[in-house]
Amino acid sequence: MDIKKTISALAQGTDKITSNDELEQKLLASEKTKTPLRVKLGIDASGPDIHLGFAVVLRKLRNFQDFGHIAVLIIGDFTGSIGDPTGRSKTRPQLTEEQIKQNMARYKEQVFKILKPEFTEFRYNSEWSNPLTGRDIINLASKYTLARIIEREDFSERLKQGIPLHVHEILYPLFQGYDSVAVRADIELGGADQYWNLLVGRELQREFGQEPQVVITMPLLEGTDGKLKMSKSYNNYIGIAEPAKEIFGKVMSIPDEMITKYYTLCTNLSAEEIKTIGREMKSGQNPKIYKERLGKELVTMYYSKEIAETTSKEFEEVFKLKKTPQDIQDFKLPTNPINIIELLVSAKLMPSKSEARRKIAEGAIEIDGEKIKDANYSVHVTNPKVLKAGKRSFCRLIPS
RNA sequence: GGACAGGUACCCAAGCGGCCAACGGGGGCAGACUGUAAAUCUGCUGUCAAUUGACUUCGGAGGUUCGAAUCCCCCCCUGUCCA
Repeated sequence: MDIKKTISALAQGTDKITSNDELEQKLLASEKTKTPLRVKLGIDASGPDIHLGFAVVLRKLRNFQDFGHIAVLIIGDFTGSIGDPTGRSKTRPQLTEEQIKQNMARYKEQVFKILKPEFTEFRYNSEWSNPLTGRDIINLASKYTLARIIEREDFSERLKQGIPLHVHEILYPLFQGYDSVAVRADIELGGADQYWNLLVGRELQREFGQEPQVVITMPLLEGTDGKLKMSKSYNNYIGIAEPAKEIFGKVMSIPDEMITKYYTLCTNLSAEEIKTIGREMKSGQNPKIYKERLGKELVTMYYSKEIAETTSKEFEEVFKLKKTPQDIQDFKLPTNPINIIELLVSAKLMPSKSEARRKIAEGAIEIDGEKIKDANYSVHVTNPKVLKAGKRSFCRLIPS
């Protein structure tokens, strides 16, 4: 096997690699000893959904699997109870065991949309972290200095601004780094914002007499707002297990400037193809058509080509031709008249009656395409009608 | 342990006895315009009842007062400085 080629394939699209030389040596050694490399990736168990941003890293991990290496997924059930402080100006809520367990069940099936199960190892870091004694933790903590921990921008920022920084938070990087020791990681992958955390693993491995892991980070993907990194907590994410039309719809709502970045990080299109797309948009092509294609690519990846086609078609119809989507929620109601406000709330299209009133006043409510402007409007259905609230909430009223 | 400064709605941040459901900004939602893009303009953004109203909300629990987010007491939390 041509090592140079392998490296360039593995390095493609990465943000940083601590050392190309070390990577090369590890790959060579692996080949020689016929031992696959152990590629670690930490999973944040705070939410059950994998989104496109995290998929960027997973896809790279898959890349390693394709070369025969082992993905070691670390479920941070222990560190999750600390809450990753990275990039946070606030202490994260701590997760309960129960929450983590629930999240993980859904997590696995999503992970295998990208990874190969037979090359994947799942590990919970509570396995080795829970048994640590007070003495062990002191020992671990003695391997690192406070100065090094708070040199991180997010920590020093918080200190500077007088925002609380708890002791357990500064322990986080240590435990995360210790995971690398525990699983004897050769390589650790992560998002660009994890770079610092991952380096701690290197240091600790050295301290514990292991060969330090090579750290590889992937660029961060901005969410649908185009500003903040894609994240569950910013609610700007596109989950890979979301319904196809959600994926497609959300893709359509990303800012134009993000289009090529999404292609680069989330699809398998070649650099050449992506360049062409960029060029064509610059020369005046409507970016919308490339967004549509992007949406289709993604739905194809996570569902199928057929679903991608129908999803895209329906999108056109609903939003361009203003038709009603196919699979909307039915709401059964008696044939006797019901007040529009009551209806909106009980059909769960509006969270409260006050909100429903406001939206009526704003002209956001329609029945069969007709705007309802009167809060006292009485709905009387004898045959199915479509109730619409705002741009994208529909339900079909069924008399019963 | 002490001194000082703080804790206001999703976030930031005014208010410091009645005109406060609480200025302003951000975010969000809706409408117009569009390509569910951006930009822009407009409106809304506690709940219930509705042309005036009621209730819940300003860290928590009490108190003073006709009346408190605003004053007093106790408690909890955060930061800074001192020990």
